[in-house]
Amino acid sequence: MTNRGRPKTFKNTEALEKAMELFWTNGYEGASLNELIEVMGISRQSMYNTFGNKHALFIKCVDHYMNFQIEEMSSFFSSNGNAKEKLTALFNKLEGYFLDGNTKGCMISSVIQEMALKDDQVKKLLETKYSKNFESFHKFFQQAFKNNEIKSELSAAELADLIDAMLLSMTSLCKIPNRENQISNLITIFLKQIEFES
Amino acid sequence: MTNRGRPKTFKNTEALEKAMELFWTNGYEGASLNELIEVMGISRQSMYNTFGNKHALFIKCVDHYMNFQIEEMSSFFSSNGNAKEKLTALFNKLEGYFLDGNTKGCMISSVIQEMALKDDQVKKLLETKYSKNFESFHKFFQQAFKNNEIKSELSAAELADLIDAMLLSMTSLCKIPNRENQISNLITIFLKQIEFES
DNA sequence: ACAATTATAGACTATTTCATCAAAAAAAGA
DNA sequence: TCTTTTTTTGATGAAATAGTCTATAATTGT
Repeated sequence: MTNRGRPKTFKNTEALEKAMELFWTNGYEGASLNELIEVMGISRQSMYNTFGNKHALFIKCVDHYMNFQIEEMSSFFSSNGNAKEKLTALFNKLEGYFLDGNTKGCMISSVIQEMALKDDQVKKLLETKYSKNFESFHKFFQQAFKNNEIKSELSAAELADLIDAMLLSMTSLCKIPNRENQISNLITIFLKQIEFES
Repeated sequence: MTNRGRPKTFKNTEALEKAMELFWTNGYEGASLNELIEVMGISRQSMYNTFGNKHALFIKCVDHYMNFQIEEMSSFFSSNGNAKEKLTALFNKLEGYFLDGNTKGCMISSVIQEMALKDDQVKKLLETKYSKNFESFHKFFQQAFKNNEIKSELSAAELADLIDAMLLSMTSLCKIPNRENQISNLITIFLKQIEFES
């Protein structure tokens, strides 16, 4: 049908991911269109043709980031191993990421702070993202209780709320100087909430 | 010595606090100089005379906000009552603030996300603020243990790290639609970590 | 009264912002 | 080949940006 016209010199997803990284480090207001098309390696007009405008591009970046994160998280839960192994694998990954001196933090957290209160599209994305977050944690702990892999004073729902809050706090702590210990301690504290059956 | 010259038509602190509120809701990049002087109720030139430039004004606002928060927190700890009463008073205040549908969130959290990685002055302010945060929580729990007001599986340092992380996560959660329950649950979960002696 | 000092008001500047337009380039289909 | 379709290129526009300059206003000290 429609293979006509001058072929594109770039791939949409690659350009989107480059833009995403700039929004990630600089924020929405902090990333100018000139900088964006610079790192995307495409022309101004190509950007408008492909993504609409700066705000539409931003929304697509946020969505892309969220989907990536959701996939990454579900890969931990669908991996082989018992609850303890899955959790420690997750925490190892998180420590590696947040305690790396060059961490960029979490794009979602910066989006929350900059845009959540004034952008309805962002609001919707955040709402579904965090309800999914809770559901996947919740199911994981429910399953672990059911399989007698864990015991806890806290319910599955409470463990889900807690771990989610822990991760959220780490996305701030990792940007503050000298809070590395606190990040490690939080993991220890969370694990103290759970008794693993061997 | 120097009472000479045309008198100012505004008070520095009042103008500063107006600017602070705009930075609080709009962020550093998001608050333009025109908007700033508009809400401050002073002229462009007066702003430059009094505060230096936009960035210097911002740093002064962040500092002011932090000092206000530190005072507010220490007022809880120096109040009358036992550990349980002090903590529940604090949590009541926090719930009232974060669960208010019109909350503006926490300026420090938005500063962390927008500026912490690229502004050395912000870095320093954050570092001292969060070491003070930890110290005041730490002392509070140490004292409570010493007075036999509380028991816990967690140490004073761990309780301090935990409550600080809880508050940090709440400053994000309060901006996400439909996370009110999680905020309340976090308070419940934290209180479950402590056994109060009657 | 008058000089010295400080603050205000508003015009001005150079740069950057997001966005659009028009023309040329590169492909496919007939 | 030549029309149609799509992308790229570079110029351009209007508005907003942070910051400066100059003239005027309002006060104190002598």
